[in-house]
Amino acid sequence: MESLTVKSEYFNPIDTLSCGQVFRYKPYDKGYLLISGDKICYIYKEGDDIVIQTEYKDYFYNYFDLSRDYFNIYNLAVNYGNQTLKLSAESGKGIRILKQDAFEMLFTFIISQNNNIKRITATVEKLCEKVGKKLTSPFGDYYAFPTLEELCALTDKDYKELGFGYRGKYFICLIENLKNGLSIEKLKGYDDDKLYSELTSFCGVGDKVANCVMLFGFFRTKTFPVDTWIEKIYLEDFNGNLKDRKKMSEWFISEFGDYSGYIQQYLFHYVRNVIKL
DNA sequence: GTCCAGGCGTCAA
DNA sequence: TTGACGCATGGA
Repeated sequence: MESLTVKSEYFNPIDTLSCGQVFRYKPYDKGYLLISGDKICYIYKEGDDIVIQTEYKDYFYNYFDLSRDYFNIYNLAVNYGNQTLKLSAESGKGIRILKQDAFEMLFTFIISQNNNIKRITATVEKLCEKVGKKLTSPFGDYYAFPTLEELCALTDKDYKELGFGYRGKYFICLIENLKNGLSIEKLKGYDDDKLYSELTSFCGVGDKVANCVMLFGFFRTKTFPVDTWIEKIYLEDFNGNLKDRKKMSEWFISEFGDYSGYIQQYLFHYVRNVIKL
């Protein structure tokens, strides 16, 4: 078994995993098991180091974006001049934006709409157990995120049993588009504006879901998803006066540019996991 | 019972 | 272009 070892100053596994960008992880031994697509790793802290054990070393080196130095990102957040953002960055200094699979993110964040993280996690896991491949690893058996072909097998009854609520029809619609030639790979070549308009043309993908998919699945960090929690922070801690979430998102991007996505994650983690409103 | 969750599509004005 | 409303589900 190969392993990666990195310094922990800008890498805290649980803060990174629990800030709402990824749903397929669970406690294991000294740390956490994390699944991405059909790959698994075991991540834990040891002294000042973070250790990642995996048979997919290159994949997870890229996945955790380990070549990136967060010094400038962190400093922008701390020195911007907003007390809530400063506290968010200080408490979430070890948060990293993960480079996740675009296909997986698209389906996952369709599930996320008007939903809560606990139920999103459970639903994604049930989905994988239902139609994903069962795989074995040194850390035990696990299920891969389904492929398009596997998702095609889902019926209305399955969606009902999985607790999809009204979101099943969005899956059906997206799966149909993908079968008819819509290519996720092609989207990767689009610039931000074109990617956004393409994503929001899919049924069940609006401004918020598109922003999450762009940030977490396409690593477009010049995005700023605004959900109910971020809206609250905007109104209460940034003294915002805009009403529309899309306009709030645009305002944050005008402030933070290419670092917007990182800033957003600091704030989301803070409001959800630190102050626990 | 009511409200809410990493919202979106629809329809009236 | 904007605002209200319905939508599935489960936990608080």
